[in-house]
Amino acid sequence: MSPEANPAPPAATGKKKRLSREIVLSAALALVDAEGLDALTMRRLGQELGRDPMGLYRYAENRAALLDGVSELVLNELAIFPDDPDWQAQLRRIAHDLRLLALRHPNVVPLLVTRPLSTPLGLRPLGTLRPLEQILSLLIDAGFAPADALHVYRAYYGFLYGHILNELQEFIVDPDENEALLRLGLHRLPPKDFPHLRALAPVLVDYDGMAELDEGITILLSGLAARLSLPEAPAKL
Amino acid sequence: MSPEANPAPPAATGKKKRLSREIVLSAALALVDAEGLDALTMRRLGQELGRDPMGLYRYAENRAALLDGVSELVLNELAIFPDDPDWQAQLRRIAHDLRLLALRHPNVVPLLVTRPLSTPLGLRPLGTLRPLEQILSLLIDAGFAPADALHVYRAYYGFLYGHILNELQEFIVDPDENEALLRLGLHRLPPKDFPHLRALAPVLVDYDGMAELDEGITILLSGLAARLSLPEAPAKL
DNA sequence: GCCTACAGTCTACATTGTAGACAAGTTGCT
DNA sequence: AGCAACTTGTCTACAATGTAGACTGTAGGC
Repeated sequence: MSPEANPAPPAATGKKKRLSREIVLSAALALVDAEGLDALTMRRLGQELGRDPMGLYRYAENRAALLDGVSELVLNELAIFPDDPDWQAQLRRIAHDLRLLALRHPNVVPLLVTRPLSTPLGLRPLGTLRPLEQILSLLIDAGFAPADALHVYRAYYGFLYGHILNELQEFIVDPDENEALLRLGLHRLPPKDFPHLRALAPVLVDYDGMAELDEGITILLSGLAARLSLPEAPAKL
Repeated sequence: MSPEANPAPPAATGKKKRLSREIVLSAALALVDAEGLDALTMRRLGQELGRDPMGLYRYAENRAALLDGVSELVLNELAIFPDDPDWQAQLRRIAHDLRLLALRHPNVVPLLVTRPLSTPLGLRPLGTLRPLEQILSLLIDAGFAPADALHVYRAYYGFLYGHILNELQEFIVDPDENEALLRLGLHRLPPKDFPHLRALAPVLVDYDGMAELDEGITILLSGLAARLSLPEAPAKL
């Protein structure tokens, strides 16, 4: 066989279409979803697109920017309706949506969480700031003073991200080995030092993340509503 | 000068003491604190210790293990008294301590947050699981049913980590340029799309993370205590 | 003394991100 | 159409990284 046998052995959408930022980012996301963050190298992504790796630099300044792009792409999947008059219901729905999003793209969560730590707020990709702006809008429209809206947002988003991290930590990718692996792992712990953790093994196994998130949100929202002079929302405390 | 001029030009604690895991990890932590995660390469750390980089592999199986070690080291700075009868006060104190810890080691926070995502619970470094076990112990001793203790822990730790991430995101390392940089960043945002965010600039600048954390904890703890049949703790709802 | 184990070093290599020169292809103008 | 300006894609090259494997000390036990 000639050295030029197959120009794009693995996946290549069309034959040789023009590239675009969206195409590149989508491919990157697909790769991360399928094989994890480490698999996302310039060469690998190039190969996945049937293109020279260097070409990618036309669509992302460097690898970090590419990661930001993936973050942005994922966050764009999140729908927010800033005009919903029932802010509590809306926040609750968003929370569940974001949770599902995270479960759908678990490998991207580290990006969502860490990339903002390396970039001052104002310089983040715009798509990343959209949820913040829209939720502020939602709250302000609902009658909160802007500063209070910010407080609510922070408590809410903080809790939400915390929950997602928590849940993903106990999330084992391979559902068959789930219980076995978990117990096996726990079994390794010295019983002297970790009695409670070991005893909780059965409870740990059937973690209902959705219910737990919902409870937390309920507590938080009613608590927030009580502490701040809330608008016409139907608070049942 | 000969090619063997100075064997350890930069920092070298003693002359040439025997290495140990603690020494290596401490140096690694110092390096991360000083220059960020990316600066922690095997060669650089070796140089910092005046040793050949390969020697480090005697004390950490690979780079990932080294990162885990740093996480563990930092978490060990956190003091927990699982015998305190006032669980609410204890949780509140721990929250503030952890927050300060995070502010002291901001570059380590990504590790604290992401490393557990790559390791099934049972296989984490033991030092990392200690807080979990001890808080469970605290709650169970205080009278919670074990399963409820787990719920409380999850809500609590979730919120706590979420808050820390939130706060660090708005934390600008250089305090002089803080306001300027922040506003500058925000100024870049298209006013059409981000009116609320831009308007909140002044509020964003003086973020009182400590107060905000405390309020959140208050809401969460009293909420949790109300929802679960709590023990003799003094709940003031 | 010698022998075994382990600490530390050296050399070497595959893999990564990315700069810079170039080629090929596309678009707009006249 | 024909040329020019620009955009896309490719190639070559290099410095930096993690780490395997062989080697060299050095310390302690007989």
